[in-house]
Amino acid sequence: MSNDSPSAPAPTVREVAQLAGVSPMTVSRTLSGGKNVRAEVQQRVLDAVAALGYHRNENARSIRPGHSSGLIGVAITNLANPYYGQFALGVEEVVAQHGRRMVLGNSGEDLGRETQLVADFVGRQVEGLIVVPTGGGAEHLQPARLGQIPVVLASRAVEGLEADTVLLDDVNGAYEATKRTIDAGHRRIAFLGNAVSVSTASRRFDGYSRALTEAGLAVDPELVLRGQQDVHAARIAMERLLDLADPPTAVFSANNRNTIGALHAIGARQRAGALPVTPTLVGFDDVELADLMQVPLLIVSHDPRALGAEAARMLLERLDGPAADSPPQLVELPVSVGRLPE
Amino acid sequence: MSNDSPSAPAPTVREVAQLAGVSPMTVSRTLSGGKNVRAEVQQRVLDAVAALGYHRNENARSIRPGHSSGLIGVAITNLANPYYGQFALGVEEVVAQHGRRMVLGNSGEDLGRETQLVADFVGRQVEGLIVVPTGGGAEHLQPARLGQIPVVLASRAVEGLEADTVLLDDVNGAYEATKRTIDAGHRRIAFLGNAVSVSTASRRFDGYSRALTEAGLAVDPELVLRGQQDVHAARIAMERLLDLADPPTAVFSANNRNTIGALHAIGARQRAGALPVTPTLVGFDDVELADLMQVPLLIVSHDPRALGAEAARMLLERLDGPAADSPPQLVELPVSVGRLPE
DNA sequence: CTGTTAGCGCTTTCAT
DNA sequence: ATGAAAGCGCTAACAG
Repeated sequence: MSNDSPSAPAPTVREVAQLAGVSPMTVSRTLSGGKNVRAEVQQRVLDAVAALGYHRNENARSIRPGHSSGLIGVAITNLANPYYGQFALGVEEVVAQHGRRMVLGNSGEDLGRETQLVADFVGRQVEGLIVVPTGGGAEHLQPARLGQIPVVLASRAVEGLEADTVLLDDVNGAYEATKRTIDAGHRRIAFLGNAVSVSTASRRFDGYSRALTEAGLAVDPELVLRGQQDVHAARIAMERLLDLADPPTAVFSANNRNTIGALHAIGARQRAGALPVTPTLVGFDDVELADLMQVPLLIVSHDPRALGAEAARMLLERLDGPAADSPPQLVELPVSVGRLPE
Repeated sequence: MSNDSPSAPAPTVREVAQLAGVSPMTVSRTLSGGKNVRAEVQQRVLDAVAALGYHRNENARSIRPGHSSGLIGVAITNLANPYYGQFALGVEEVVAQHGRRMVLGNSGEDLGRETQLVADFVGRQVEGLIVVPTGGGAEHLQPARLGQIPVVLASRAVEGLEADTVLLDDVNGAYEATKRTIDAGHRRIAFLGNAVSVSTASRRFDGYSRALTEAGLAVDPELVLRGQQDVHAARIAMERLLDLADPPTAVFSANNRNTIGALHAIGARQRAGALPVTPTLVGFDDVELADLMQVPLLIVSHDPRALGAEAARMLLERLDGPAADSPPQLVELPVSVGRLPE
């Protein structure tokens, strides 16, 4: 049906116009709603469009002043983590509802890649950015570097950067969960966390240690293991805790990677019959199937998809909203702290 | 430092040129490597770039003939499924290595949304498309509609569409796993699957039923439950199986959503002490933590990230490779069938 | 209702 | 080594 040569360039308005026997303007008008074009002519144009497989070049449209690309740049740290998949979905849905599309890049917790991604996004004329910052640097996100492009930081804050930010209520979530664990009688409560430079990790540690301190308990350095960024490292850390002469009776885990690693360590020992007392696990982030484990569990749960949606909403507010240049906002989404099994 | 008014348009080459006291061409040359520009002049240009926070407009660049957008359009069905998060990561990594960026859309298993996404991507001048098709329609992906833009179908095939496709070795994986289950002595083996229109689901069903037939076993319609697209539906389906007068001793689950739902159903009964015999679960797709369940489990595992990477590689082969117009390829990635616990 | 002109930001080509 | 012109695909603005 189409007589294209193997790699013909995409057809343009001009070719459509020629085939339809009209001027490019008439094609353009037809494609933008058809105001001021006779129905009959419109039909001819549409036929030509179909015959050539023509698609309007959005990039060419967007270079004209006052027009924007309709792209939102999203940089996240680890798409392999289901948490961020859900997050990205929340962003995508909201953004799509507002006629935008998401360009997604994965930084892999690497500041250099994040910097590249942001620069690339800006060059692509994205209308706005949503960044889950790796932490450890803020220059690449400074307004001066970004021109007029608004940024929303999600999940993690960045010190020294004034920008819209959506976080979870990390401190209170961790505090409340730890408090409930203490109330249940635990005194030796360990902490497993990801990189200290990650703001969620330190906020959750703050909540944890505040609860301990308020209860008159010391934060025992022997029980605090931080820096595990993946499941494997977390598992090893948990094994170290289990190997202590006086192991903790409960473990607070600052994110789902650490929770899963800990569950693996516990599960392996259970199977080997090498675990006299199963520690209670208190973890931030939902984990599929965790509730079915043979481990007393308390989850601080929340909805990453809602977090993504909220970040997108804040960004769109800057883009489309009336007070596009109000001071930066900080939103903390609530978390829900479960109950310990009896 | 920057004296931008609240919503000044992004600076252009001309403004940089003016500030540096040169012509736009010199700016352009400097930014493209600096060939034929005096070092001293280059420095002046770079200073001006920094001072203005200038970023070259990629969209403007890409409208010129012979230049492409550097964007790859990716449409997946369900980003909330960790499987597709990993898949997207595989695509992103390979694509980024080749200087491209990924525009990601979620179809939510809806053909209409998928069609919109594809049309939008084409309008955005993506260089290529990677689609996990919802199934149920192929017109929007026909070459005529896409102009010259290559597509790679991933994970699922589409009938009546000639295009590069990467699948898993669904049939053999399901066959082998079912066979091993039969060899272990099982005779009543149920099937839980997602929508019949999804090609993976039917391919896996084919493997399952072939193994049964070869062993002289009938496919019992009572034991075949298909169409569960999410965890909740899968759980309910599994409960129905458990409630049968003569429940299956093993269940083949065609994807991770069904496996997780089944595990929930089983786990709940176990806790309630209402499960005389725990059925063996045979599931396609890896599931985090599944190996820690108190359920005899056989997983047909594979790497969704590798699947994404392979799809990206096939696409880039079309774009950059020498034989860009060879006939469509079909690749089936191997899966690994585990062993049943003794 | 339809066409012509001009110009968006950038760079290739052709001077100088 | 640098600049001027011209044009990529598209559509406001202005004819007619």
